[in-house]
Amino acid sequence: MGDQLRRNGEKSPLYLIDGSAYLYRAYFSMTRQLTSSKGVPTRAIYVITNMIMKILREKTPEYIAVAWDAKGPTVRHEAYEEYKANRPPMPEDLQQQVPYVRRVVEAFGLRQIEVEGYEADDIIATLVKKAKEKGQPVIIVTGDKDLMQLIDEDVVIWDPMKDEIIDLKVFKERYGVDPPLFQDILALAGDASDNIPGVPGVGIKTAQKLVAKYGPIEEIIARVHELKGKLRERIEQNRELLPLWKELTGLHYDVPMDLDMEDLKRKPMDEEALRELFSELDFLSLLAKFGEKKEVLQGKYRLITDADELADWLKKGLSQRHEIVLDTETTHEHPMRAGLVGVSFCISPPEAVYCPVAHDRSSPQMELSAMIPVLQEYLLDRIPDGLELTGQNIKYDMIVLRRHGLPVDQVSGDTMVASYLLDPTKRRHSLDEIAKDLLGHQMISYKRVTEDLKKGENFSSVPIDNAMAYACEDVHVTWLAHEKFRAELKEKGLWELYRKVEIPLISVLADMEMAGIYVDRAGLEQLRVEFSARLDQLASEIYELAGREFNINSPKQLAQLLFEELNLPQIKKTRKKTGYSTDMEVLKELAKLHPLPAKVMEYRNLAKLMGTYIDGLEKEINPDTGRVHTSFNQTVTATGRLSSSDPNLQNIPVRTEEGLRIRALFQAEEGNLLVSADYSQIDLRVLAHYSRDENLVASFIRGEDIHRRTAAEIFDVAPELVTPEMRRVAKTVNFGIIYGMSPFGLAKELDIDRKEAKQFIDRYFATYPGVKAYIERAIREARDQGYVSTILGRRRYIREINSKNRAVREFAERTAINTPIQGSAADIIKLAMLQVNGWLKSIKGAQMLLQVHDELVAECREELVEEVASGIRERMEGAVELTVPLKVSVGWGRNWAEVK
DNA sequence: TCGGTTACGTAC
DNA sequence: GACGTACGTAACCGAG
Repeated sequence: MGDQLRRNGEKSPLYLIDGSAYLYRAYFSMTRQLTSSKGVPTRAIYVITNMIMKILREKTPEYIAVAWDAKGPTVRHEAYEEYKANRPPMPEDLQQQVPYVRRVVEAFGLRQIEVEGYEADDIIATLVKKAKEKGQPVIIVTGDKDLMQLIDEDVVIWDPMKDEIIDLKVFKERYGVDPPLFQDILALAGDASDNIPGVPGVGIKTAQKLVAKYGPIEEIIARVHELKGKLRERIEQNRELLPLWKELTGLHYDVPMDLDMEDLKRKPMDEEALRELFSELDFLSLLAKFGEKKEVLQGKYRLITDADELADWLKKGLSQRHEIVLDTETTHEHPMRAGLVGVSFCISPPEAVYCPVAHDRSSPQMELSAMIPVLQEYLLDRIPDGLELTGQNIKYDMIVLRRHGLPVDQVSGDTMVASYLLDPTKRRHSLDEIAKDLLGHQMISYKRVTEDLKKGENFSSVPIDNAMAYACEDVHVTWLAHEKFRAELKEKGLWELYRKVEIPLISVLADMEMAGIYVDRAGLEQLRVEFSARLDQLASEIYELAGREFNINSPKQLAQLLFEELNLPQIKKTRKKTGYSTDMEVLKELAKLHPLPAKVMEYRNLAKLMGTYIDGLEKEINPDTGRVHTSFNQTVTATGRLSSSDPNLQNIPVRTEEGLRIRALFQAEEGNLLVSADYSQIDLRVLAHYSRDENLVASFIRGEDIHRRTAAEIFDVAPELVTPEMRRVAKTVNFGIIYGMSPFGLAKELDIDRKEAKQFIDRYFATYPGVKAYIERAIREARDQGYVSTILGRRRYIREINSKNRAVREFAERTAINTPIQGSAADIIKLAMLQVNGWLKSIKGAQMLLQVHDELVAECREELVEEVASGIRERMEGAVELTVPLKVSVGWGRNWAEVK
């Protein structure tokens, strides 16, 4: 791997890292703030450290150096005083990190170079020149474009963060000129970060064309008369300045450095120093990785193109092992639209095989029709005897295989789901991420494998050998990762949840996704016509009131109109404080003062329905099935809930009349009905269960209306004297508690003063003292063990619970309160889904379609509706035994608006 | 031109 | 600063 970039017989290449450019990029690269326990910001240090480790691991460079910008002014400032004037001084929390970065680099044994008066770019340019004199190839490690002018036969640019290599060929394809002319392109187009303005109206594209046609700037200026119109005018206007800009974008090749190539040889790393640094900075993952010996993943991969050979291979492998990992390669990322291209398998690593079935090159492949019966016989038929089938996101493969004739419906493991259970707050559970975390292995990226594809091509155009390397690595890594996950899940008490709930759920979700739901396309069109007429009308009324036209969809333009032209009061800032808010809450307030905001509110409502639910939904109707097949994502939410996407069917409107008309377009097929069953107050019942609060529990056991009961208590009246208004307030309080709402939040929500809100909350806790105790217990638990858990033992780590920043800590506390409740409700409905789906399978003519957190939607033959409805209700109510009963209400109808 | 971010709004 | 969990769209903005 280390010599991937090296040609035979050449000297070992010199790696030159553009330290200063990466420092900034590292600083801005992650959204998550990182801080050591001592309060030192560490994000930039962490990212840079990882990058260096990646370089050392993948390339094992012999010659390597890191170049830094000088601290004071540079030669460029002498030439042009506005140079980099735009750039603010280095942020304080980045400055703090610089000394650490230097120490890390030092400890890794890399030479660092900083020369007064020069930038890192110049140092690199000078070293490139030196290396060329010695005939040594150079790999410049940077994410910055300024250095591209150095590219030639022996000099390439590599960005390890994007894993992108730009060599002479790539450069020429991209810019159509020789690298030295890139300087001219930059001078013409400008470079905002260096405060080089460039010629107005000339971007990279235009600059590129000019340079390709005329050559360097001097030539363009000399022949400016050949240009036409605005372009000529603008270049003439800047003819004096262009040479200066070019000078600034150019590099200095004569930085004084008393260095020999041998000085750039990598020194042995100081492991002790690294360990000290990493522990001081709390880089636990690096610390752990560091101590271990890194194993390089060496696979033994091959193709199988003959079905009998596949049968033999499976038979032999599975006579010794009882677990197999499988992965499909396909034409499309949506499983309901994907064609099968090939399948890879791993039974005993490091061996893995790939069976191509539909690559569009003419080399030998397996017939799909021959492969299916083999897989049926050697895989599926052996599952009842204990054969374990595992994959990464295996729901995807399951759906694709089912659609191609292999009815997979039982699996035993999924690394994506395992990774999620171990830490549901992680954003990525991709195999790539897992391989890095668990095995310290960087996988071949999908992007790399498919980078040579032309537009419109898909995986079937990938050469079979490349596909094999990629597909086999996938199953190989998955197999190894699952072994590690198995141990970790057991250790953390998550194994039961994994095997009894999450894994069996995969097949239920696959059933639901494949079933899809019918959407009335004609009805959609009708609503489109109706809504768009009303939108046009509203728009003209709004323009009339505004006195001019503007883009109503643009919050920025709307704010300009409302607050600067109509001089309406600025009620609040936007979340990021970048401007004044124009959200519904504000508009509602402004509607008391001016007729325009009310119109905008109505416009917004319709525009939302139009964009998201009419246009958006239409795009998702599957041309083959005529139905929409959402994806139920099992590894997304921090609490254990499912999420839905493409399209999201968990946020179809229900509260407004227009919204309901959209919901009504989700319909049962002819002769069928939709059945909906939803848990009543599941969150509050879970709260009652967890808190064991006597009053709350008693109220649910008596079957009372909990909001009415709460109202009676906090207003101190008899339940029968509770007014609708009192009930509304109590309902808000009940929900607020679950979300950890403060008196401030409640006051805002109910539009009352804070004192009054506090009284309600105090009365609430006086009534339900167990709830108060629950809240304290949840926060305590999070502090003590670093995570909170749900009824089935699902964990969520809450790292910020001890933060010194009050806002951050309080947010963590609300999370600690809410997660066990929301997460346990999610556990319960998942259990119910397993029961319901298993039962519905035994009934012909019924199928579960959707889950919306506390609601299940099924479709069944009309004549089965009562049986199905009561069967679902029973199973949902009986999913778990709590200290309070679970209550489910069911309904049915022709469409989803009618079922309640 | 494209991808990431921001503002907003829908659901539970 | 102040109410938890998601996803999608349009506008906007800067990098390529």
